[in-house]
Amino acid sequence: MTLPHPNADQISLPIVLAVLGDPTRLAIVRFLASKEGVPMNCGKFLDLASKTNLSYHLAKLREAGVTRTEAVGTSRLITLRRDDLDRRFPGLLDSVIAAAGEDKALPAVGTADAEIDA
Amino acid sequence: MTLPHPNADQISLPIVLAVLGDPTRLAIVRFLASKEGVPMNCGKFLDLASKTNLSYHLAKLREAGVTRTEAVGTSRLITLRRDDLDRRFPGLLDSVIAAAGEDKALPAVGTADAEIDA
DNA sequence: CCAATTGTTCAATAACTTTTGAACAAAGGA
DNA sequence: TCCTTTGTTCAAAAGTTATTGAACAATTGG
Repeated sequence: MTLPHPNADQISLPIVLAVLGDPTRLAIVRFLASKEGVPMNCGKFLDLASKTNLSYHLAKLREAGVTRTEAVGTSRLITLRRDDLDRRFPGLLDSVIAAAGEDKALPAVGTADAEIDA
Repeated sequence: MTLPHPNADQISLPIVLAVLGDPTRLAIVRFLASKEGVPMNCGKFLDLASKTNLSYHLAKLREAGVTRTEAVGTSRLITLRRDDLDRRFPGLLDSVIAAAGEDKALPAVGTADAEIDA
């Protein structure tokens, strides 16, 4: 049930930056930020990558301390660790998300029309 | 004389993040920021990596648009592209540098005693 | 119980990145 | 001119990360 997460003081700046330096993962974080508070399951990101590959990227985000993943039934509820990140690296997440928002070249979730809402 | 640099609007967020996600390069940027305005030559970073390896990392920083490198004689004068980065990604560089400043685990320039000044 | 849904693991491969040493080049001082 | 300083290039090796498909596991609804 409880997947391994670093605690706040173990979160490493270079690792966070490297993890955010991947366009797929940046798109995931951006989407999580846009729905802040609402936990997402992996399926929400299926237009970004294959199921297997998502599993890989979501594990990277979790292990870096960027996201928190809670297992609920067969689902995983994924949230941004904004509190911890803000405490550890003030302003970083906000500036990354703001910059990502401008970026037309970045992949995005739910770009393919049909926003059926969740 | 003029090495290839991206212009400001070509600077890509994921590439900048990935480039800053390397501890050696983060240490270089941190040092440049600490001496802002004073152009540094490659030799200043020799405690971070070998000459060859520095050449590689400094090229990555330049190609990503993080630094500007000017050839002067046999030296290269390296500066942070703070203006362009701030315009493109407001707050990002500052939060990265501030966070890097806290990080005891990061390599640093001039940690081995003998700050003979330059 | 069975089938569907949701996501993981594993091994393989592909693709990239980092590091190295040897050889080179350009500039400047003696 | 010759030597030193400063940095680059190149090819190779080492290491790391991303992507894939097949097989698996757990939960839930019928």
